[in-house]
Amino acid sequence: MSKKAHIHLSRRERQIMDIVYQRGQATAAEVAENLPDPPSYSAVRAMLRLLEEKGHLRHEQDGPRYVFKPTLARDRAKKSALKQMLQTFFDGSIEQAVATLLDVSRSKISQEELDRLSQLIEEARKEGR
Amino acid sequence: MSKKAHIHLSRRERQIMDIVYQRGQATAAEVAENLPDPPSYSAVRAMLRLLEEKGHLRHEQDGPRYVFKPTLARDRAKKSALKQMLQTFFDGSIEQAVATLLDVSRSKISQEELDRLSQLIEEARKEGR
DNA sequence: TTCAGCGTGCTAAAAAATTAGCATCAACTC
DNA sequence: GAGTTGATGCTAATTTTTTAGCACGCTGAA
Repeated sequence: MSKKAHIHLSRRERQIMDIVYQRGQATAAEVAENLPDPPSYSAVRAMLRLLEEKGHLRHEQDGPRYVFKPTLARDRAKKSALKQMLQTFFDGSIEQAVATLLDVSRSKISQEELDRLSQLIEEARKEGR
Repeated sequence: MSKKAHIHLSRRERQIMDIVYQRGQATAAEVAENLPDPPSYSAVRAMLRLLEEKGHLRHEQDGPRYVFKPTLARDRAKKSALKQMLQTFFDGSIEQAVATLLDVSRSKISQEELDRLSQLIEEARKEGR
């Protein structure tokens, strides 16, 4: 039931969730600032309220204002998102995914980072047998 | 301009695009079959027409019926999707992304696949310097 | 030929998302 | 204490999505 919960987001809802996930948490004003093609402030608040109703966000009082956080932990959300993407674009192949990942950020990746990647794979290998 | 084009999809639209991307191409009937909680056949066709109008899909005649294909090549679409995800969930860190990828499919991954992954990284390393 | 099956185009209606616009309240400044 | 600022709650209107329904054309079988 909670499985597909986050799939049914609308355009704006997703944009907002992205922002909240990216920052970990956000106030209405922060969301509004980061929203592409931003609507009115109250529009943003209305959507935050909706997202909360739907169970995607919860809020905490921080002094005068609300701070919104995702209900589903970032960790689980990203796993679920990755799985989805793996199916849609990579035929479930981790290899293809990693290849594209490397390709996309080819220039920005350092030797150290590559080292750590090798290590990750090495660990997976050990676990596997 | 075309950059964010595919971000503005609605729920159903995204579901449909996912199906089309996953299969490479699809007829209205195929889309309908694979759509979760499927609506009427004509609803599906209407949305396909819309997606085409918006420029996300194009169609070719295949005998009596239409076959729909993505406008934006799968390759570019997946890169763009990965980038987006990298930003939202992994703070732009390839390392984190790969770690999660390995985690998600831990059980399903073979030693051979790990070998090929190592190789990919090895190649990136060579290119890098 | 005639009819059923399967595809299309088009249109209209229902439902959901998106937005704007008050009204209100608390805190802070003068 | 009166006015300004920045936050909230609520409601209503607009726009977009999502859906269903009908009419038409082509093809193959009886």
